[in-house]
Amino acid sequence: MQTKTQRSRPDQSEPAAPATPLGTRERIVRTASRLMQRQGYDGTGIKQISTEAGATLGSMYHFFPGGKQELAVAAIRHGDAEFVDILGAVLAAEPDPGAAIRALTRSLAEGLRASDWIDGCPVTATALGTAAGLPDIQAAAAEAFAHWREAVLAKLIEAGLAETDARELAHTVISTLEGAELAAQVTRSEEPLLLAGTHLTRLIDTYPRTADAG
Amino acid sequence: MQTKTQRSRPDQSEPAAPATPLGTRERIVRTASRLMQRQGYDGTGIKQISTEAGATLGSMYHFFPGGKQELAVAAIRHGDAEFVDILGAVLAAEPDPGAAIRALTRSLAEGLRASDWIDGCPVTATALGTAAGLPDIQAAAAEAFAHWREAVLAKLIEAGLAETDARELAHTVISTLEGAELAAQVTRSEEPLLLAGTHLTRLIDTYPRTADAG
DNA sequence: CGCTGGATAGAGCGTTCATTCTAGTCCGGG
DNA sequence: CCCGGACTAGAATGAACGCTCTATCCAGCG
Repeated sequence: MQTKTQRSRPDQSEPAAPATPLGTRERIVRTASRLMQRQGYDGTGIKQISTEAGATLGSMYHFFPGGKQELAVAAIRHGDAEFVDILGAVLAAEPDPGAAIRALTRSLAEGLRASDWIDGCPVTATALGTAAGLPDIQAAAAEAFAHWREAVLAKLIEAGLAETDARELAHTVISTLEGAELAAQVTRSEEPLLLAGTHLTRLIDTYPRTADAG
Repeated sequence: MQTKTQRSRPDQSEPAAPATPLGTRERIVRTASRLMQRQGYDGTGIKQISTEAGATLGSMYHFFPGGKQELAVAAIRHGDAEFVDILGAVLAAEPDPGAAIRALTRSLAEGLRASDWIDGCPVTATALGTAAGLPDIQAAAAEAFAHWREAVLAKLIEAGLAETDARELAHTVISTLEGAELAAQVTRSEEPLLLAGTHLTRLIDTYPRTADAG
């Protein structure tokens, strides 16, 4: 007998039919995004995606003639847009940028714990193993980072920070969130994320603000 | 014909014979660590490791009867120890912890650029796609993070920070470095790392220190 | 000399991979 | 009623996967 390498998959029994029945293409993209977020690019097979999405191989290559690479790019863009929405919502709910970012880390920590530490950043896992070799995927990931940075930048400027300060801070805010989510995932603890929130707030508060903050 | 997914591999012609000829086991571990750092766990095959290490399949399973998983754990531990050395050396070269961490980010940025942005964190890529399913690998990665945090913690305490402050800061320093390295890799730019260095220094400088700093 | 056991060597196992291919189904417009 | 394109369906393909297996080599020792 052959001792096959097996990896326990949290086979969450999928909800049979969502409220609005999604189109096949949309179902494929969402499934691909979720699976690659958890298992990475190389760890996720086309067959697995098609099965879990309830689509057939024919459909996969009908909608994504570019194959796995094109599918991965779509998955990253989906994760990108999804997180832009979260980012926008959470940042808008708090006027002070520091408080908003702390709320964001709390939200991320909750989500991570709720998924038993498997749903990390939707872009990182997909992009990491392939960064050097698959330029389309790397470019899509870079765009995602840029979008998120812009959301943070807007919040900091709105709060009255100088443009240069805000632009530089936005970089570090995203880097730190990314790294803290990673650390939280690996150590299976909310601590890295919560501390990142506290420290980022403290850092932001060292910068001067103009009076015309909304 | 079949358009196989091909990923350009930077086939650096390996130095034929190092000064001290390494044992087979050591050669396997180093090769595995380097390859998994670049391609991740799933993206790296046993055959590829054996070929590039100049070992045969028989040797692979002779030294690592636990198969790919055991090999990955050894690779992570190798990367862990390697980075502990770098961390220790760079931190020791500068008395001020902020300056030391800025030097570290410069060093990391250099290394990343020198490798054409493919040699990121030696632990992240291996651990990411597998965190949920392969507990041994996840545990080894968590230990690596803990070791690095301890090195930073020691430096901060040595500089006179309060223990609680230092412990919390060490978390965020590692998170931010990790995230900045990731961002730098994905965006192919040194900027995230250099900004992280600047901001971490600024953050550390907001904490009080006792006078007895060495 | 023969024995022993660590190390090397690689053919071959069954499985899974990404992809291609041919057919078949569905459905609105003429 | 039929046509054409969008979409579904899944068998087939060759390569690569992790791993097992038997065989060989060789240093150390009686």
